[in-house]
Amino acid sequence: MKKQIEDLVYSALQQLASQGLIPAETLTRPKIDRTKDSSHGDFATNAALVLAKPAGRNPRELAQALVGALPASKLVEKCEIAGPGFINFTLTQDAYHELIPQILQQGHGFGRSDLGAGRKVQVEYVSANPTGPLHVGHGRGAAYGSVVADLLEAVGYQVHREYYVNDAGRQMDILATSVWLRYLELCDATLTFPANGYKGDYVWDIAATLHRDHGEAYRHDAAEVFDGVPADEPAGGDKEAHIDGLIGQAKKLLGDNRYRFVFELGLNAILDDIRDDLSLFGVRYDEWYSERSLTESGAVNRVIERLRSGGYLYEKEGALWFRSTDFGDDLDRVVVRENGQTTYFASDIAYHLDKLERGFDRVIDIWGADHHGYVPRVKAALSALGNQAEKLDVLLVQFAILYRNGAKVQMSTRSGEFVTLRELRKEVGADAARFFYVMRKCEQHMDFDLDLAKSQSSDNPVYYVQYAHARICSVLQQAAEQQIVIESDPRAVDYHCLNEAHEQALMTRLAKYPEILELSALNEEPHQLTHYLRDLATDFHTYYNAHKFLIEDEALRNARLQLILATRQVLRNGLGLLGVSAPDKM
RNA sequence: GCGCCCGUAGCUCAGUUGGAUAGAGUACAGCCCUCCGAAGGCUGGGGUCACAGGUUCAAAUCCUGUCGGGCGCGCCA
Repeated sequence: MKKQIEDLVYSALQQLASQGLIPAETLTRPKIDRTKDSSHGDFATNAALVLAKPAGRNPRELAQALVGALPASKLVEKCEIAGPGFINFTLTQDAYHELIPQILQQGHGFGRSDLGAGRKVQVEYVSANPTGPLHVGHGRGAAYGSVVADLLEAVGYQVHREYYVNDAGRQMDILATSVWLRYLELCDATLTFPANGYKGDYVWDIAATLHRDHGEAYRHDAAEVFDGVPADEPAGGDKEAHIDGLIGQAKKLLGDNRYRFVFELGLNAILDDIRDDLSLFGVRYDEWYSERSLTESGAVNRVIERLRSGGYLYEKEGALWFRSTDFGDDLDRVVVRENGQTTYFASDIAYHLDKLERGFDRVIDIWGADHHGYVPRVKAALSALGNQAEKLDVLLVQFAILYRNGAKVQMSTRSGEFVTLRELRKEVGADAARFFYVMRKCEQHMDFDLDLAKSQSSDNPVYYVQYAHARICSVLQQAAEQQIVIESDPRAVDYHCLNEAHEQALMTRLAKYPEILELSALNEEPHQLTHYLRDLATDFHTYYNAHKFLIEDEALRNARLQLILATRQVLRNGLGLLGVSAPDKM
């Protein structure tokens, strides 16, 4: 509907421009807004106000000319000039009455569009290190990323969902070493677990699997393992040097094959857990992309060569640096360490280059806000490699701060004190958790009250929306029990009897759905959709309390039932995009 | 110190990209089931849009500065 009004105004503007009333160079698509106040009609444009200055005319006078130039339309009941020069449009009843059968015929497709025209967009989200189970912080990125992907698909983009698996690097070595040390403890060794090791119970579980399946095949004496390793921090040493020493011992004593086996065991156990967890959270991927594969295929070395031959690298203090400051970063960044190993950043350059070479028109990374300082260096690298940095958008999701008993919950993966996503899901359900996570825009810090979320009370807005859906289903169930036949062809129903203010409000809300979908998809703002669904549910609940649907008057009954059927369809469509179920009964 | 995000009702948050009288939920007070599900509806109070300037027909929204909160500033990932 909005688009049609926009077309009308644009055509009027073109006419004014051809008459010389407004300068031709100011001719653009007009801005059309929904009105806040129904006394202002359905839509309004500020075109006359904006153009008054360049045209050198009084805004109301210009508005008058604009209204005069509007083509006739059966959509528009009337248009009025108001206030300083707004033009308000009131739609005809017929415009709304056509909407109901339109919704019911399009069904699942109602609200969807082809704005994206099949352009390829990649969305990468979560990508948490496989060093432990996902925690509630990752949950926000998971819910947000998957909904953004679904929304983009709904408006016509071809979406590729991807998880970048950080299966290389020091953190993974720390995990493998942690597993091995726990295994040694299961072999009755007495040792002091490193301060910097992973201490969660899941490490014990993986160690237990190793011990159960392979007995003492990986056993070495603790004294031998800790021989020559620098002291740990609690013992007055350096925890980083201590853990690095232990990693070195693990590699040396186990040898390549056995070390690799422990490493893979840990990685796969955790990755399987993450996959399973996300899948149960309704989060799916088209691809799990391995960081290690970039090293093994030589892609990392190739990208370093490209940067070197472009003259973007230099040596300093034994390391190889990328001149990211040439592209707006604060500092230059190391790509090859003094010890000859490439950095995580080097892999990430190769990874992002690969994304662009795979032919995506747009690449969206969804990161935790704590990584924001990382954005300029990745963009810098892409600029150095060929000016495609603008295809990359990094969306930063702010932290969800957890509260329990009114106090902040401290989280640390290392100490093992964290609430897992799995735990959250089990306690509040995937529906409530997902809805809750995307209810706020991503750049907003979020207070996540665990007690409230766990309470399963009606305070959680997801129940309110789901209840509207269940209530409609219940009405239809009642109709069936009363042997009431519902007209099966929505086009055969006359909607002119829908004269109540509540009915008009509901129809207006339904008409807005495609606009909301477009807005939330193009701006990556799922919260617009959650707010809309709440409003739609309110409109329905209000209507339900004010009027009966299963009434004697057959014509009115049929019209009302079609209206609530259309409402149910839009509730389903919206909840579906959020990955939240629409239950028939609760 | 520098950079990014945030500051709107007691609390948690929206605010259609600069529009008309700043809105929801929650909490609090009162009312509504012989009636399709009360997990609901209706009514009410509650605001210096952090503060100070600036830009213009118009600012919660844009610019500058100040204050307050969060996060980041590794040859970790």
